[in-house]
Amino acid sequence: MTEKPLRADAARNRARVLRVAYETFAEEGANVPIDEIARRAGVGAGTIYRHFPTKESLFQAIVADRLRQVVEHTREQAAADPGEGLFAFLFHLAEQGATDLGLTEAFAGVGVDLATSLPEAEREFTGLMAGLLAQAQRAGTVRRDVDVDDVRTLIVGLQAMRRFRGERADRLYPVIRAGLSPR
Amino acid sequence: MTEKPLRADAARNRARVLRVAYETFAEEGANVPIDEIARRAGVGAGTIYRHFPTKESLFQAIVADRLRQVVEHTREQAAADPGEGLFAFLFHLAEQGATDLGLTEAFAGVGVDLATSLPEAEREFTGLMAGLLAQAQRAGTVRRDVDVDDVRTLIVGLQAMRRFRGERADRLYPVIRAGLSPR
DNA sequence: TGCTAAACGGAACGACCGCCCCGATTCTAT
DNA sequence: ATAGAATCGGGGCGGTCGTTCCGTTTAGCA
Repeated sequence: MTEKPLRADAARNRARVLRVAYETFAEEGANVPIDEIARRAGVGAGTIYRHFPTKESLFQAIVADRLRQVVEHTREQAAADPGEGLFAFLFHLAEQGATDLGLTEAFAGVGVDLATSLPEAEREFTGLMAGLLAQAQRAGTVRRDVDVDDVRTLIVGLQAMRRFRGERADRLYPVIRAGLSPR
Repeated sequence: MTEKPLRADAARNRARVLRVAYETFAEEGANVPIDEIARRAGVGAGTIYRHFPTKESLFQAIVADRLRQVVEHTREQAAADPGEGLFAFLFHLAEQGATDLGLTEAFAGVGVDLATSLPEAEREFTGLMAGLLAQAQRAGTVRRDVDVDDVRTLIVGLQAMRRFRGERADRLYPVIRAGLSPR
């Protein structure tokens, strides 16, 4: 249970690798060579592999952290305006995807399968979506025949729009909003 | 200008490669090894490279043909019901993406950049969309503040939903339809 | 049937990448 | 200060993939 404390240089390098991997995955996506991250962090590839057994595990660590941030940010917002919570969440996620290729790919299943590799994060995320959806439906801003699974699908679509079409995707937010409103 | 006629075996192999590449890209996407196509076609990799200078040029040839089919299919449908033309086009494209990974990737920019490598096909496609959109707006089934560029963005989103979420994407068609309707 | 140029196919090359190995280096407790 | 252990880093292995090369085969013609 208790992790044995790392030596000072090891702890420093681990933190450094995490920070650099964070930026690099965001810029380049899950497919950057591990050597590129090592180069940017000023360490050897071997050092990365001492802290993370595989490239995928490093990517997972980053994605898990990113998801945690999104969940936290959304929880704060959602309390303010129940009817807007789901929309704020959807569009925030799309914006995040714009500057974080790794996050977008994670949702699309590139580099990780969230459901099997990060089940807790996955469950928390699904719970959040279900809450926001129910809340919005209760407030009357979202039609009743939409379910959590549909929200996931929408996220994939929105992220793709953002990723491949950049800011042009913003113009579709009103369309999505209108489409989700009760008829 | 006039192509010198191919030897019988060369013509046979060229046709065979095209047919197999068509199926293989559809199933596996732009990233299948050329060796896999060669194996399925029962030829050597060298034979493929005698007919197509690069893997990308082969992929382009397939995609161009695929686009031509979609345009033709849409032109036939669009005359029938002006108001429905754009919706039929959008959802047809999404369905195509379901069974043709190569086509989906082409729209997302994987394997080819349509605008620069197939400019004529690109132009024809854009013209088709513009026509369908104007027609739908005239018929009053699509809101006026949507433009051709928005339609492109929507296509990217729909294809992504189809690709990563399978038939679950169908459930969002009504949402998109409602979102596009005039308020 | 024999000849030649065209076409074939698959081995081989080079570039890339994830991951591991191991000699060199650095930390820390004494 | 020093010994010994923990850590470092980069060269190298094994595998993949796009592309080329070249010895062999075959179509087409006289």
